[in-house]
Amino acid sequence: MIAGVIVDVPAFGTDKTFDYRIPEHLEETIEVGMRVVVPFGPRKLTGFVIGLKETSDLKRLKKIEDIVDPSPVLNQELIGLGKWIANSTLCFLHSAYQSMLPAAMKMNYSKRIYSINEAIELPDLPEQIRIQLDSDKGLDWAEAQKSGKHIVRSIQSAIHNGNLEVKYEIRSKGKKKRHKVVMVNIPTMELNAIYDDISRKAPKQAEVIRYFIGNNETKIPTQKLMDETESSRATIKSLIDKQILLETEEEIYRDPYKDRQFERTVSLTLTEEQKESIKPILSDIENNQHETFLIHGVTGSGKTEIYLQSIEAVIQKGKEAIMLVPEISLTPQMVHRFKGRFGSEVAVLHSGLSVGEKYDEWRKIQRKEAKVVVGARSAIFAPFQNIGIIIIDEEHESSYKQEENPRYHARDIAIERGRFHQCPVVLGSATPTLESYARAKKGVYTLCTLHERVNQKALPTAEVVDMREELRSGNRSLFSTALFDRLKDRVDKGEQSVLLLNRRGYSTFVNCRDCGYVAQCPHCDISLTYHKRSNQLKCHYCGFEDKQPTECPECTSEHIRFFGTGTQKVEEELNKLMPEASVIRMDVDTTSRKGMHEKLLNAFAEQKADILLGTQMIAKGLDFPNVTLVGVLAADSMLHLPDFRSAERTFQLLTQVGGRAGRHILSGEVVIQTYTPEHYSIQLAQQHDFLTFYDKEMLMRKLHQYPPFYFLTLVTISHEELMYVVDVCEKITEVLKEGLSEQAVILGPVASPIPRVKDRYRYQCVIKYKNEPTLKNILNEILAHYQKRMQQDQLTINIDMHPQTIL
DNA sequence: AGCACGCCGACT
DNA sequence: GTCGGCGTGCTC
Repeated sequence: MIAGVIVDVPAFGTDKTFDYRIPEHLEETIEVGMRVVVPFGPRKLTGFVIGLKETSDLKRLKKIEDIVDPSPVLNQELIGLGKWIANSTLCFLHSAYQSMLPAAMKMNYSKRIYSINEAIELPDLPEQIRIQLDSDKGLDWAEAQKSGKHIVRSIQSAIHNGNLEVKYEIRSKGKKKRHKVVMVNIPTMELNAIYDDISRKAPKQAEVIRYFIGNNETKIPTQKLMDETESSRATIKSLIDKQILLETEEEIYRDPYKDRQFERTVSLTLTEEQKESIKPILSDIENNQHETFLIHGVTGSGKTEIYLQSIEAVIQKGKEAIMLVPEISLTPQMVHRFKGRFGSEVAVLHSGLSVGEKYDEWRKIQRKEAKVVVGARSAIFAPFQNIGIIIIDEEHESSYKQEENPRYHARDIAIERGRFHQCPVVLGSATPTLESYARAKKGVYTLCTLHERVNQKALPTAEVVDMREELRSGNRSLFSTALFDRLKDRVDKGEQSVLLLNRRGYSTFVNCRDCGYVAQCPHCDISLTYHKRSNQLKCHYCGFEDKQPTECPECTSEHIRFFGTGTQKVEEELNKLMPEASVIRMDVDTTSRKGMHEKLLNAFAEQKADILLGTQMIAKGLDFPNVTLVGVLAADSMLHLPDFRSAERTFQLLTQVGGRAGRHILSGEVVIQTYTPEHYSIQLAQQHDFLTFYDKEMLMRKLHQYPPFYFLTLVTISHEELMYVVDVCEKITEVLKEGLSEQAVILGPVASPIPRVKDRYRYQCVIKYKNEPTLKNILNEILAHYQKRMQQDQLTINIDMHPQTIL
């Protein structure tokens, strides 16, 4: 038998199947979807078996060396899906497959050098190197290259002469967690006899034996046995030595939710509206029919209950369910609802888990120990065999698009998988993307609308405050009178508030009053942000940090001022103006440590603070009963970005954040501070009027030829040399203009909105089109043409077939 | 991506 | 003449 293998070399020349002969002893073992170790040129690599066949076009085939996994990691569906992803996003096949698996399954390769015979003299090599060569671990080749050319050369010639040996080693990044278990190694009837025999000479050991007599289990984790019988390692060991007990290793799962209890919940009674919406979904589940639904429901309209009951129907049919959420670590509440309803059948996959934990959750799915997966974007690749429903909550969230290769959108994958499994795909949002809503209106998706909130409460009234007016009336603070008074009122009443500001740090730029100098990142074309806690200037793009200068580096003036407001400054202001209020600040700076997210959110949920202040990470899915005020400090922060989606994003953020207040018994208020109160996205968010916003924004998109009227493709070129980038970008634009039809609109070459990041200049070219069947071919030719320069000159060409943003 | 092969300039 | 630089092409 011959296996078609996709090898782990994501590069142009190797982006195809390589045929290998399956050796006899593996003939029965190797299956499609497994990873195998193969010789590739002089080295050793892993690859995915994506097909089996009897014959090959090539005569001389190498043999598969070994298997990596005991069972396939990809099923036929996922193998096909990978091809589809590679083709539709222009990525390498191997990258597509790798991205379907947890990070722990990435392979690490190393080349190691060993002495063949310690007696061989290698006088050119220093003592230390020779010791390493003689050791069991050998000498790491990558490490060796750091120790100088002469040494590298001597080693190479020694290899040539056969005095040193090269081994290619492959390791998995993550390991399965194991623990030791002991079991009784003799017939249980004999235990009593043994007990009698040793009880006097070895009372401790007898104690252990008695444990097995008293309990029916014959297998127990060693640690647990030691705890239960208060025995030591030595005691157990002597029993093992006597072959009364047998110790083996067993794989275990790391369970991130191990210590938590989830109260079982039952289905709630649905409202008439919910019933109407769920009916066609249930009918599709029943009839194994694929259809994409868009549930447009205001916040609090009970979308989650629809998801839960649909999943319940799926499980009852013996099928599996995938539920995507934007970023679940932000919503422990969602995990609770799912674990509460479905118990241990739920696997959870999100970025808050460690690599190992994600690996374990993934294996739980693969071994069919989970029926439901709740997770972020990559959970869309859950290795289920029999999917009954795929749900994407908050479908407008930008995190569903992967911003690195393969640049897929989870929504597209969901629909592709839904079609394969003939099951419904449900998209839900209070503020759907224009693309999805347009498709729903056209009948491509089935639209379900939920107008009412389950608790019948009206959506909180939003007040838009014109900050220009505030300024005119002499209020120069960050807070409008309206917001400040309400904040104070909530603090006095013991109710909670949420404040949103989409900028972290203290001030957004640092400026010299005398000469106009603005502190800029030396590596990026962006001004540095002042962080007060560390008294540092930071670049939010490359991480560059610098001491805050006490005098202007240009003119030595001491009149250095801070402009723009970040979350740190707001926190400081709050402490000054309202010392009695306690504030929790949540942004990248306070949540970068693992578990901090949840910690801060829990603290706020337990009402340990009056005010939760944060960047947009606080806008998603939070649900605190005691929050009665939501303030948006700078609603226009996103509005004026040069991106076609900025109005949509603003509308979504304001609507989402507004829905956070007054979800429970208390009713809520929303205050939106802005310098452009007349803008439609702010006005319509205030009125919770998605439909008017949709109509208005659709007109704008049509006028400016953006999605959903046109498709978009973004080509970004970057390199350290500006002229090189411009040159390549010009040529690419040229080729595109030549190859595409008259209808295609090609914008560029232009500098990217941030023209330089990490010392690399960025130029881009945007293609707007309706129907260009040759586009992918042309782009592939472009990539092929620049392939050499991309690996040699550190030129990068990024192609995003459907960019969510062109920033 | 690695790695070998092969072609050209600088040196023993 | 050989060593060592790097450009070119292949890997089942």
